[in-house]
Amino acid sequence: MATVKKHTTFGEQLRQLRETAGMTLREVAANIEIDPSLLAKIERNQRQPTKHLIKNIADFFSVNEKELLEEFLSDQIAYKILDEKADLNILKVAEEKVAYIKTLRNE
Amino acid sequence: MATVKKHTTFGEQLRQLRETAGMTLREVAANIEIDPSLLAKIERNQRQPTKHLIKNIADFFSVNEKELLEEFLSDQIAYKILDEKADLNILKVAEEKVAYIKTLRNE
DNA sequence: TTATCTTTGGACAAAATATGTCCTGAATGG
DNA sequence: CCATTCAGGACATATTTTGTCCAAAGATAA
Repeated sequence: MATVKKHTTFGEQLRQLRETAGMTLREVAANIEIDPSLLAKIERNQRQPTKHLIKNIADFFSVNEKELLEEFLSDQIAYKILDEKADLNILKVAEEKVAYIKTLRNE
Repeated sequence: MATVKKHTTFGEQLRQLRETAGMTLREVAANIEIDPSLLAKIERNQRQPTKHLIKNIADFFSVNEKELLEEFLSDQIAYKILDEKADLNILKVAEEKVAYIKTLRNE
């Protein structure tokens, strides 16, 4: 993510990319072909970008698409934990389940 | 979760609860007031239980509702990682984001 | 102040996703 | 054979999410 500081939300990183480029919402929105209002919402984490949109964003700002996708996924998980007021240890459990389900599928 | 072995899926744990009780899908489904087919799908992780259903299941089998909910949430995260073929390190990132977002909200 | 441009945010239609039921068929066990 | 359980497809319904439009608030400059 080059010049973007880590562990902020997807939306904040996107805003930072835009501000670093010195562009307005309208300008960026036009380039990635969405309504400026939608872009504003995504920057404030009020709407989630589709995968297609993430690709367009990555292309437009020349950042790695896979990394941007991972930023988005980790955001989703973080917000789920917060929404559900879940204990952080469920992440450890989830990790173990991933390993378990993988073994199930290789049978 | 008493007699249920850990780190299997929510569905498998549910099936185990039912089989330990020596009951059929139809019997349990009748008690928790859903279609047996839906219960079968939940046991095979083809449908996700609603929170209300999780409560009914917890009540019926006398297991801790909060723990059952956590089992369900960790399942959801595990399946998301698998579906997206995401790297496990996004869990670490998600954990840091949770902390970060919490600080944001206390301002 | 006025004019202009940017950003925020509500309302809502449209699209996408998920839930729950019905039904058919395979498998098992009297 | 008959009865019962479980698997799984199809599908209507319900719920959730997305994306747009529009109005208003906030900035900035003249």
